[in-house]
Amino acid sequence: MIEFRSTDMDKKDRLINAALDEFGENGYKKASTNNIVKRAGVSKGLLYHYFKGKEDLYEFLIEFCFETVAETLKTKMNWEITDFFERLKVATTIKMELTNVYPSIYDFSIKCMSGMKPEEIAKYYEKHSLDLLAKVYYENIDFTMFREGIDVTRVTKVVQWTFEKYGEEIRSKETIDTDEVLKEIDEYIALFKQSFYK
Amino acid sequence: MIEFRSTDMDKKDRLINAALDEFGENGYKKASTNNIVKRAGVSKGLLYHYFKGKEDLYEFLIEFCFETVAETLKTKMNWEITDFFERLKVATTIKMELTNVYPSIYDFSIKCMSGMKPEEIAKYYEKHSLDLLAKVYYENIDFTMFREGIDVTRVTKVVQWTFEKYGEEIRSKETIDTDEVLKEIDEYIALFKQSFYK
DNA sequence: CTTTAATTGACCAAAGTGGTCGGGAGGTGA
DNA sequence: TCACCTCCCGACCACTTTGGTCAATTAAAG
Repeated sequence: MIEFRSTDMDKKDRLINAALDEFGENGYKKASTNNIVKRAGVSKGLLYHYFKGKEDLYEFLIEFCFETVAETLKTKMNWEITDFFERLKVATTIKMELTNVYPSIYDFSIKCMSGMKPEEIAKYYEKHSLDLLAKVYYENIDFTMFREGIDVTRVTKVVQWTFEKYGEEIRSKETIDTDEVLKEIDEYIALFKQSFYK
Repeated sequence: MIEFRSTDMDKKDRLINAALDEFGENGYKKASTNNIVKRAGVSKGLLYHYFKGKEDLYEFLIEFCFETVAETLKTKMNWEITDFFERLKVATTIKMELTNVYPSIYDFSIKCMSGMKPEEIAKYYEKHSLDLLAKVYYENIDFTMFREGIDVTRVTKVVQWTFEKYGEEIRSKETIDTDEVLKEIDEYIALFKQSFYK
């Protein structure tokens, strides 16, 4: 588990968030350490005090992301829920909460994983037992609720994509009204149940 | 209408495609003219022969994209179709064909529009009468086909997002089997009709 | 034969790169 | 008190990359 002693909290955390931003926007190569420290509002020296260098920082962030996501999912997911859409709702909520703390954690993860070889990704997934992430969509789900003859695989994709796109839409805004978002999610779920369930 | 005299075709077109790639990946500021000419396999001087500079090239590309999209949509869209999903199918097909000629035109458009002020985007939309783009989803569509009590606005979003995400998935692959894609689109449409229509 | 367009790559000043370093501030234990 | 440690700063460095220029060559056009 990655820990912060209370004293490092602010500056080191600002550094992490700034790095997440910068790498998330530009990828490893085009990201600038000068820009990271500028964003974080700390000196150049501090970055090299906490990390060995650009690469070390980047690797720390990868580890940090996988661990943070795995940890939050593990502690907050409710595996009792058998309704497909309710399950997705809590998954989306968890994402939202995480994004509140580390706004760029998903952009970073996507960007950095798109530059990885599949076997490398698999390695990280295994290390942090992130097979959970896939299990969200089928483990212990009651699929008998769906209409006969419906293509559940494609439904899963459609629903997943919807929440991803909706998430993007939300994250692109400057202020987020959590209640509003929750209500909107419920509306989409209602639509899905009405359409895909018996 | 943007025209290429047959003689410019190859080198200038390579330059355009390379610039579309580079700007699409990196945005205006981080895109490198050196990299553009390298990608295009063309000398530095040629870029500055055809364009006044980086900014001029970028502005040309914006104009070029809007115009190309508007033009293809205008000539290829079939406004007789009243079925919502069939309409979307031809829209998606048109996109695919465009992507065959200018592989990065959408990445570029998204990246460049995300850096624009809304009023600026509106200006370009008006200039090239791209209100068509929205009209695809409602002009002359037979909405009586939908089930009673269904939230058509949200359905529209879900469907739109699905095709966008599916499009992303396809574009990220190295080889594209057009027939396969068309079949897949039909499968999604079948699912949508089954779920959202009476 | 002259003019014009297409094309090249070496070159340039300026900006930006990742990384180092000497030192200051402030706390802790001996 | 002194020594030691962690946190923290920003000037500085060698090096690369940047957007852009320019004189020169080739090829087509009139």
